[in-house]
Amino acid sequence: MRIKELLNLRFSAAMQAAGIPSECSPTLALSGKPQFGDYQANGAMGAAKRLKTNPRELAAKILENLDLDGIADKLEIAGPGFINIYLSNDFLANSVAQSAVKLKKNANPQTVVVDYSSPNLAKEMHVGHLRSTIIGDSIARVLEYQGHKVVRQNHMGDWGTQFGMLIAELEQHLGEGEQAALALNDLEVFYQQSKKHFDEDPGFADTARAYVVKLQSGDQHCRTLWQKFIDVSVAHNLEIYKELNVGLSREHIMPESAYNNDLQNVLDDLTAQGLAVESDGAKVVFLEELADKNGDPSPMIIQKSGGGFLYATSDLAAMRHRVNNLHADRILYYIDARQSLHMKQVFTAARKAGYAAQTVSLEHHPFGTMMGKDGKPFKTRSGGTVKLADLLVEAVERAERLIREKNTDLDDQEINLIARKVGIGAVKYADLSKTRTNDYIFDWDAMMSFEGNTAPYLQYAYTRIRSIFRKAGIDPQSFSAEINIVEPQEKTLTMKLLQFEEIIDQVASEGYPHILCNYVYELASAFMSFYEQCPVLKDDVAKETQNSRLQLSKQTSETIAQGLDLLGIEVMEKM
RNA sequence: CCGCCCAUAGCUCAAUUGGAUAGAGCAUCCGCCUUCUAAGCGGAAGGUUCCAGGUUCGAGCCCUGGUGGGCGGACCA
Repeated sequence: MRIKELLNLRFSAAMQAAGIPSECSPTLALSGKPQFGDYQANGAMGAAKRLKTNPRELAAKILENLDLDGIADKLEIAGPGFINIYLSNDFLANSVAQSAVKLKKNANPQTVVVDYSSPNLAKEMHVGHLRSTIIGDSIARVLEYQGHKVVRQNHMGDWGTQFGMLIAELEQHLGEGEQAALALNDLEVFYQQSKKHFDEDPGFADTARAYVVKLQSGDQHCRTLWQKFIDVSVAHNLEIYKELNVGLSREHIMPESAYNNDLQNVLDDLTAQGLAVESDGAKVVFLEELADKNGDPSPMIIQKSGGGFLYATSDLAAMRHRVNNLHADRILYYIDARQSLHMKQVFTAARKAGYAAQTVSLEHHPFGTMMGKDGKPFKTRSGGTVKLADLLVEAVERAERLIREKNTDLDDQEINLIARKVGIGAVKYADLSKTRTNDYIFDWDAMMSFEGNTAPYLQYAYTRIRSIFRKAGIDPQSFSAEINIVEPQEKTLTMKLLQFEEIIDQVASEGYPHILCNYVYELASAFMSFYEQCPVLKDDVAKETQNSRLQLSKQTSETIAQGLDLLGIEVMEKM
């Protein structure tokens, strides 16, 4: 049930009947304050400007033609020409009774490719990979919920220049009789070692560079050593995904190396089309579309002067694959905002080369950088990156400590399970609840406070509802009753429940999970107020009232659980 | 030099995409547990939305010019 959509239809009809051109939108919005009703239509003012008439008179004319029988109790014109709408409690109660959170059947399902996580291999995942991984995952879940076909693509960086260096280092270790598994036990340390060698030993550096070329041209020895890194690295990443409750598995991995054999084809095609030209020994696509004020086109290098390919090349190859083989209607890229120019170049070149028709929507959904409390990019005290694995362990430990403080009647197994859901949920929510595009401050204490607008607050609201049903001995799944709105808290809660679908629509089209976070928080908050003010199981509560409140509680718990699930956060029965 | 992004309460963040009196959470202060889980609820206090202009019925949001910060810009990704 989308109330805004319903009101929009009714208002559009009324405006048309009042002789207002159809380009004028009713522009419906939730009212900010109770004295302005539940919803407000602000379109009369815009239309009046266009028709050069008095907005209040025009609003009156709209009301004359408006049919909201059975929907609104009261309509009023306020201020310069706002129309305030007071919805009827019966209408709200009936609407919410008909709405249920469940997977949608979509009449026009799209194939949506979601490119997310995409870490570089041969290094452990660090906090910088968190955003792409969990935001992308959430949007993938939302699109699936709406009935779209989602194709997750984990564009892992397994083919970069650094692999020459790593292979040379591994070869040296093996030559000294060390086992590969042991040498690669700590990828981070191994990477640092080889980097040091590369910087300090010119002979080693030459070997490393030669190995990159050999690897990419299919040399068997290099390929074998390279595979060892990939195996260790992928296993590590899959473990992190599992711990994070992220829906990425082996089948979604489509690494850079998978496009290796197509890179020359891309270059040849771009050259044949006259898009790629030689410049200073390299092959470059010059994009006039992205020229600066001086008229200088933006250069995108497709092939290095030494013959090597770059990430622009594999991104274009990936684009062709996604359009031609995966049949994407929409491709979403969850990639750091620092790569905005690169993405713009890839999109522009792909359009020009005909790799993506205008009917395919190409969307870079960027996100900001993770900062420390000092406002500078987030690092450990020693200046290194924070490993994602360490972060998650600490989150779970902190959650467990808190649970043991608060609760005594849970056994160890229950505590472990809850600590995992609470700790991981808190980390994810802290990230998901902030506007994607901005840089954000990573603050352990704020993230782990477990109070206020955090995942545990939402999980707690859920457990409170489950507890009510447990106490009443009622199975919520089979429970059903009429809702009767009496108290203001009941109305607020009902209104919130009815906004779920609109929120999901918005998140799906714009790719901002924080909108969903805000919604679930407001819903949980509305429930907490309801919980304090509207007793359910007390002795003096009439049976009918009790059933109505149980129904409201039931639907709230379902909506919270569904909302959290779309964020990739789990709920539990007790905490 | 060129380009992109950001600036909102002491701190961390919102603001339904141009709507009415800018909202939450932390932190501070005051109340509420013999009653469905106090990881909670109610209340108080906290603002020149970086600055200066402009557009209009209306601007945190749009335009122009500044200030301060972040990030990109041929051979890493």
